[in-house]
Amino acid sequence: MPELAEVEVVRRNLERWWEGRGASQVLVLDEKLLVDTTAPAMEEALLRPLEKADRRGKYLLCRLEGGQVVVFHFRMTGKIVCGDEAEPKYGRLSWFVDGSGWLVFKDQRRLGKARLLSAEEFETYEPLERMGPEPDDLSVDHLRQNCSDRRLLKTALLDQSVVAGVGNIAISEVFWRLELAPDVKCGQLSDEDWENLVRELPIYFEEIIKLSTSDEIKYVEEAGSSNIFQIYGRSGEECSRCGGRIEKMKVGGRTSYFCGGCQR
DNA sequence: TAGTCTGTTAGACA
DNA sequence: CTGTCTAACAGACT
Repeated sequence: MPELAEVEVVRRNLERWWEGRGASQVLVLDEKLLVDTTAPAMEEALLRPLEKADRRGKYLLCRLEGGQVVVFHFRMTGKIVCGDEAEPKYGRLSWFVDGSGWLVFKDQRRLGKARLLSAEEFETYEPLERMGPEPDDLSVDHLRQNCSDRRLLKTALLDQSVVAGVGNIAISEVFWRLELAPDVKCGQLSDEDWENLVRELPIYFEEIIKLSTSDEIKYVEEAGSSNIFQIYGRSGEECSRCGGRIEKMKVGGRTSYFCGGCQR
């Protein structure tokens, strides 16, 4: 799935496409994406105007008038687009908003989820309750408290209860920016490293949000997309900083890209 | 064919 | 109790 940046781009798009209006038609195309709710309940809910589109970590929160909240999680390939077609390829849930068109939750791999929560359920929704601070609200103290010396830094940062929204791509990119080895342990970081990390994370996301802003998020390797990243997906290429060779290796079970020249 | 993938979670293991 | 690994979810692509 998209990481924080891609979810944020969708959130901003929804502000334009949907806020202040309700759908006039709703189609549940694939019931598999619904969690703890039924197609009729979801269809009825989406007829209500969208009060506010919010984001927390990688979760998209659509607050409807009356208090219900639709919580989307895109997992690996989910996204929301706006177009003329009610049932495009990979469409799972569609709703028509006057003045904008068909908003469609598309999800090639069908791992994404849409949940309908009452105002009370939303207040105590567990995944959000235990989520760590957003990157722009992160402190060195909080981070160090949640990163024991023996733990891989990568594993700790991918843990959404430590910090919200960080994904596998952000790990490679931020480690490259800070010249950190992909398999560095938390105990190996200096005070300065921790400060740099807390400073760089929100800057990274802000830059990627800017570069990703468009009506339809294109994921790396997806047809028609270009790779906006410095090293993610670039093994074999030259490092733009030192000219070294970009390599990849498995760390914590997932691929990390890194420069063999400048990342100690 | 086997391996790969921007995510999350449960269960096995050391 | 801690941390890591694998599988599972599902589909397309190399």
